[in-house]
Amino acid sequence: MTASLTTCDRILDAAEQLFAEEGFHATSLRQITQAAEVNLAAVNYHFGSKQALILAVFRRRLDALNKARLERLEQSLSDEQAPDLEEILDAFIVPALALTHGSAENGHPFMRILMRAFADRDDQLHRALSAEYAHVMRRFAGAIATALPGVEEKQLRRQLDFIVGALTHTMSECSAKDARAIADDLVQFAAAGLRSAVSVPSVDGAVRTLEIHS
Amino acid sequence: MTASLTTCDRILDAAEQLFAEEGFHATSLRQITQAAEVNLAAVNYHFGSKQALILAVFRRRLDALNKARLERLEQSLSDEQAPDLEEILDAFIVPALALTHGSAENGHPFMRILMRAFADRDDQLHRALSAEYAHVMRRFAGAIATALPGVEEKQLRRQLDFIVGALTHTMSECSAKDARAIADDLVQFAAAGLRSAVSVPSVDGAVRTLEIHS
DNA sequence: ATAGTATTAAAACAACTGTTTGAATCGAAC
DNA sequence: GTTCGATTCAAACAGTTGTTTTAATACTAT
Repeated sequence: MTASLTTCDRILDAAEQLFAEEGFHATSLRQITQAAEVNLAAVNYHFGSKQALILAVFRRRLDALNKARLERLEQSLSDEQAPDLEEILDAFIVPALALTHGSAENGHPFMRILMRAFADRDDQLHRALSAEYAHVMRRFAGAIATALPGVEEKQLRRQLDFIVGALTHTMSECSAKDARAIADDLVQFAAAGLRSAVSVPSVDGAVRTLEIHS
Repeated sequence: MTASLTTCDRILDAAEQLFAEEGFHATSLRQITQAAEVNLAAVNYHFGSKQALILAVFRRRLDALNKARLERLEQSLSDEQAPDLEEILDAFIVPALALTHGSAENGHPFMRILMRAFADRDDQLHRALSAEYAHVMRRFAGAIATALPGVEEKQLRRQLDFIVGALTHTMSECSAKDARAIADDLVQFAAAGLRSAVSVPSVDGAVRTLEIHS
């Protein structure tokens, strides 16, 4: 089964799994190469160093995630009707479901890796993360700002961080069968939160949106 | 300055800082003891092992956080008026601001540690985390369920996870001066998200709460 | 078949890991 | 001043780390 994959892919798969479970530094190259059933030196031969392997594992999924998110967003934006908030949030959140790799019963491995990348102070990782991530975040922030006129930019950035945090945190340890329900709940949750920034609560606890013309 | 602290506290402080920056396994005892300006053997003398030190660093802040959260919640619940959603969320979120330790300009170190603890598959850490955390989460879930009748339990659990994820993610890398604004934004964001679970969107995009009697 | 390149394999490298040991040092109580 | 427990210290332990090296193998184009 996995024996048909190339050495590089076997290493990437094993490394992703182990990095997610144990962390980058806590995982040794010997663990990785043993799980991938390849020789120890193969990592340094194909990737150059452990650090380069970390970046490769990281980029492989993030590239795919970014691509899926942007494609879905562009499709919504190209519709005759301007997309509503839920549609934009869907484009951001739902592609994360596809990251479930292999028989990932105990959470999305890459979401765990993403959490670790955020928590680490590894400059190279942070540069790689923001170099790829920032562009996508800007795109979504713009789309949301259009669908939700009147929202303040700084606050919108913060709210997007809330959504990213909620997504990575919950997806990192959910079972594969719960992921769909979580995504739907999060879209609804986030949409309400975003709308609350341009609305004022009334006395009876109900919420009424403000009309703001630019 | 730091020389007046006991050896144990110096170790805990240095370990917390380094664990937050580099991770548990990536931080060596020699880094810690050097930063704390104590002898290498002091860690094993005072804590027994590196793993025990990790748990000690972890518990020190989490105990304080739990205590502050519950005290604030009980105070709200004991008022003559039943607390509204924002008050409950305040009790959960605002105490996290106090975790800023020392001159933490680049994020709350403990929030980074909490992210790592969630991401790790370390059984001891997970046991310690849920043993202390679950009780508090149950308490808040109950309070919210009372303030927001009609919310489904499973969905409420998920939404609490959203809030925890958003809180740890944003607080872990915010500057100390932004923390307050983030907390306020998150309270508003989360309250709107929670309320959306017991309301239905109407055609014009406005939101009207449902009245549900038990 | 043969030359040449890409890949894999086993072994060794120096550096670093957490932990343990036994002696030195401190600070009170008597 | 002396004794005794608590703490600190320098040194060494066995084991693991990422990386490099050198030889063997597999594969492709001629």
